[in-house]
Amino acid sequence: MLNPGEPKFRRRKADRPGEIVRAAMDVFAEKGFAAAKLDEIAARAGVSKGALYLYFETKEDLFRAVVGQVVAPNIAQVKALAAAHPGPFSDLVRSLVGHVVGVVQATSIGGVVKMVIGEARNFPELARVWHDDLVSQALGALAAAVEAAQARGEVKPGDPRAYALQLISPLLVGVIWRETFVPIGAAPFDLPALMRQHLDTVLTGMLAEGALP
Amino acid sequence: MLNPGEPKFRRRKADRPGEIVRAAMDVFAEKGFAAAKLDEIAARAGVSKGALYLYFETKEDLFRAVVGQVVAPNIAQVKALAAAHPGPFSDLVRSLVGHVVGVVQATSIGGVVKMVIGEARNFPELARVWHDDLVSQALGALAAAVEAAQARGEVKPGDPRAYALQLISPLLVGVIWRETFVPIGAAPFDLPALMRQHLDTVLTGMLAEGALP
Amino acid sequence: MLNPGEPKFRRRKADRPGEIVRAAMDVFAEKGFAAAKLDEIAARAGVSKGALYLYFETKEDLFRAVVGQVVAPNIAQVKALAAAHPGPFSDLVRSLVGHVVGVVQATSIGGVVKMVIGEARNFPELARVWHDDLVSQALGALAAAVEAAQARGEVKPGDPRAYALQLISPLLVGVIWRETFVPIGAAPFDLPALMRQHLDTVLTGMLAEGALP
Amino acid sequence: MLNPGEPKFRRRKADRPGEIVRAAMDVFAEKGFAAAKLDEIAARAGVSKGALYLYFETKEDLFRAVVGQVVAPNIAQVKALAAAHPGPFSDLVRSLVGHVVGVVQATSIGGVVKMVIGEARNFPELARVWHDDLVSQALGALAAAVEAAQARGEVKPGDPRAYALQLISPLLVGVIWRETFVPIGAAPFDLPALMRQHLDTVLTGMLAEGALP
DNA sequence: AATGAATGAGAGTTCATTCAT
DNA sequence: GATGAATGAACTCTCATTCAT
Repeated sequence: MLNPGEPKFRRRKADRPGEIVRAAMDVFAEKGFAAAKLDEIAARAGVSKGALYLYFETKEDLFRAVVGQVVAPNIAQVKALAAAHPGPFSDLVRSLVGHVVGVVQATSIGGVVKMVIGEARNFPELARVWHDDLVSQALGALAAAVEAAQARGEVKPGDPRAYALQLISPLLVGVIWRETFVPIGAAPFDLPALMRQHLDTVLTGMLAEGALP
Repeated sequence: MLNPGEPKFRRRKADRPGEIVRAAMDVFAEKGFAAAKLDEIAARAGVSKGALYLYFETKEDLFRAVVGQVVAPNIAQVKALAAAHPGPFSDLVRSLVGHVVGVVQATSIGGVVKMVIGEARNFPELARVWHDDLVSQALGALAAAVEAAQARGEVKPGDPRAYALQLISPLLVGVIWRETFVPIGAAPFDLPALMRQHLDTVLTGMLAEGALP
Repeated sequence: MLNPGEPKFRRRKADRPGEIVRAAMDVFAEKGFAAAKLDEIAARAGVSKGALYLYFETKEDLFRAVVGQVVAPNIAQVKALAAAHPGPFSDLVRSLVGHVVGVVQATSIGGVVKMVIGEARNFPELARVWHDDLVSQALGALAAAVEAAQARGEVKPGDPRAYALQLISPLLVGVIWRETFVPIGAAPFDLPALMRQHLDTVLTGMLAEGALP
Repeated sequence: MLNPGEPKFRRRKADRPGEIVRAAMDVFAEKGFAAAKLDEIAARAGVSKGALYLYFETKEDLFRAVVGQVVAPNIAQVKALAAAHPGPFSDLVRSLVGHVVGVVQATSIGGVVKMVIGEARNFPELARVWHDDLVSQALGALAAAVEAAQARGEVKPGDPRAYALQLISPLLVGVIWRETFVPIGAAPFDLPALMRQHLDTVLTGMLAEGALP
């Protein structure tokens, strides 16, 4: 039974901010902060320009929300990762890298990475959030795992932080390649295949004699 | 500080465009294209805003000149590199990577890399120049060297283009780290040391049994 | 005078473009295209400078709209005129010229005429619209009427297009005089009287012996 | 014998201002005051932009010089005309109009007329010079001749100033037509033929019975 | 809550004018 | 006298932000 005063369909109010952030992420990732127009974000979110200001104070605020949106859900996973595996080092690395490859493939985190790189100097506090909550944590956890493996004699001597960077670099470069050169027609890299070959190669180089598979 | 007797005009046509491009490179690298103000570029170049237009038609034009300025001198070197070494693969790679590390340390190419990544979608023709003249050439030359070494039995089977990316990725990530996180206080990577360790590791993984050093 | 309680925004979308075009016509007619400032047009229209861009893409666009605004309503009348009178030639001419005098007196078409003359070389497409849709049509219709009257033996031999120009020239010159010299204090011409005397004179000269009134 | 220090060819200093004014007249006539660039005027005059300022204080000054240049030589002729002919009215008018047609055909006065019309509101003092020294004089002289002829019974009653305007209007309109519509492809008027037909027509209408030729 | 017309500060660009050479 | 590189004020245009509805 339809009461006359009742609205025929109700917008899910609770979801508005989420829809806006999603739309903003797309536009920011595509254009960068400055070249992104609020008009376009509003249009893609299916709301009016004025509505953005019901949920976000300024454009910068919205930008921060976009970055936060990406950082937040991954913090937990990085934390979990820090309480690491007791098994062999190469298993840990493979599972961890595999997980990151999955995230990179499934989400639009790649575009946000590009944004953070491009706007780090204009939004230092965002670079800080990104670094402190995500990058540094992940890199630190990986470096700690390397160090532990070195202590067990599983991995050759060497700077653990550098080893950690070596392990994930091709993935990051592959993502940047995708964001930068694939749109102009360059051949993409098959990220899972790339990382499989990379881990085969680099783990062979890292592992001590006795630990080789 | 303005001394009263100081001349208002300077009149140094020959050097002006170079000074302006240098100033613009600094500002663009720091702020990105859109957030860079012509006022600031002019001020840093020590000229008036109007003077920019004596040498460059538009802001975009100046931006292109900045990118071109970095691409141009490196094209020749990439070409030379393509006509490569007959010696052992690892020697070639070490010398080549060493050279690139030198360029990265000595020039402000890092900031330009960041710009190109950030503005690739807004200036596809710049992404194309950068890719076609520089990145693709260098990666292709390296991949060809890998392939030749594989044919000689020096390097294990595997995708040569992926190998090429693996070899230089940490350097690129190190540069991006420097541009992104060092300004907010993160510890930088020692690029030469990083790449020394990386090549030791990754070459061990790449070289076939008989070719190991 | 700004009363404190007065609203800052007015929100009258329906009427805005019309108000703006009217204000623009005044300013363009007074100053010419280049010397007309958007600030002044906006002020006279009672809107902000930015509001102009809600309705017109560029200053040139607004200029075209002003010219179009004047051309459009007169096209129909010129068309009607082409399907002319069957009566005696002098009656046709008197009624027609009388009508044009009325339009010139009642509207600000005079200022727009001045604009079109002044900017024809910079906006050839406007000169073309003005010529094709208005001037050439009107002159052609008048010339056709002359030719028909000549065929009936009512008007002496002679170039019909030239006769048409002779008939309306003093009106145009009178309008230009009003726009050019009256503002500096010159005595205006009484256009209706001028044209009455002119038609008396020139029709006497044009009509064949038997057709004289 | 050539002394070493002597210049091989000497610029005619005395002519510089004249060359500049001629070039300026072309550009102003083509573009109007505001759209005319000093760069272009200097280039057409074959001098540097700075050189303009050796002879003229400002752009407006140069504009005034251009108008003056056209007004000056014609003032004398108008004066001569004022001390008029004793012969029959129609002879006077034919010779006078014939002279003006000659001037209009031989000089670029047409473009200047257009300029004066277009810029009269921005440069009232120029409109005044043009009016007081040229237009008003010529029209007054012609009106005086009409009045004298009326006193002699040669010309019908009627407003002499209006008669004067009627006599020359088609010439002015023909010139404006040439400047406005011929550049976009409209057919020009043959001014001498137009004025011949016009005088035949209008004099027939003006002259009293007994004075008809 | 939601809209979108309106604002106005600030950007890129032009060009008459200046002045060291 | 002559140059033309350099200036800077003034312009058109953009867009994040506001607020009457």
